[in-house]
Amino acid sequence: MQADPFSAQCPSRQVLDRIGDRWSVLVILTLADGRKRYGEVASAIEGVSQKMLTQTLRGLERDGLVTRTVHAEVPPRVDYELTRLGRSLLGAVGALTDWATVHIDDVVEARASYDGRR
Amino acid sequence: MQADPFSAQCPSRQVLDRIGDRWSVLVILTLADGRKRYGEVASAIEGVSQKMLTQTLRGLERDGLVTRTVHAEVPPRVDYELTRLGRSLLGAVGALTDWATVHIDDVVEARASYDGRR
DNA sequence: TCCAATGCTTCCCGTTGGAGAGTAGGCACC
DNA sequence: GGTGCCTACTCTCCAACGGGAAGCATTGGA
Repeated sequence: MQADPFSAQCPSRQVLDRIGDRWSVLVILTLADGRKRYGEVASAIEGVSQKMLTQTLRGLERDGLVTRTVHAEVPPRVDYELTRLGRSLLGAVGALTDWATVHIDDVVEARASYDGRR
Repeated sequence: MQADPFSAQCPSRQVLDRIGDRWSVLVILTLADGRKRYGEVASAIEGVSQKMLTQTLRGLERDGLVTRTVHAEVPPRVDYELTRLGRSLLGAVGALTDWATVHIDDVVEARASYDGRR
């Protein structure tokens, strides 16, 4: 299959859109160290609404990046875990967060300079 | 500075939010092979609206990832180019797109399976 | 009887993004 | 002299998206 992220129809673009989603990267990062319940993921990521977390998790499940396991208990319990495919993404995502942590200061400085310039 | 992408206030989260923006990655990728005019970037990325392209470019400029050069000509000409900081992101972004191109088929298959199951 | 716990789902509404038209301003052409 | 063109925006209008809060289902416990 010919991959061209610049073409709107190409699946690689859609994959990029998923990764380039505000919450997906954070969810994947959260699940990096193993299986977690819905509530654990929710409290780990500051600022997600329940709606978006559910939506994000469903999207990741659909793309085969996480598995969703429902336990027939009361109160209900749902576990999420990265699949092998999902774990294969950790390298790339890690590179991104590493870059972010290393270059925070540069970016903050650039912003201050840009904002002060006006 | 203590980096914690999971905290909404932390700059690293904001940096991640920028990268995890639908268009930023595509713009950075487009500028990977050198300086480009606004119109060139616009036609390279299928599906961006002018508004969002301008907004994305301004955001990247603010964060010190691209430079914006206005030439006093008629018709107007504006060049965009990655800064050193911006180029330092290429590795991480490249890893992401590489993953996307390598795993397209897996994702497409997972989607088909998920959609068919319901 | 009423509440708590958990993972959603639904509703309302403010914010965001897309489509398309408008703008500036010097230049070529009739 | 008037008309139109060129590019990089900028503005306006409207639909879609996302956040907040409340509702739901189920069953054990005070």
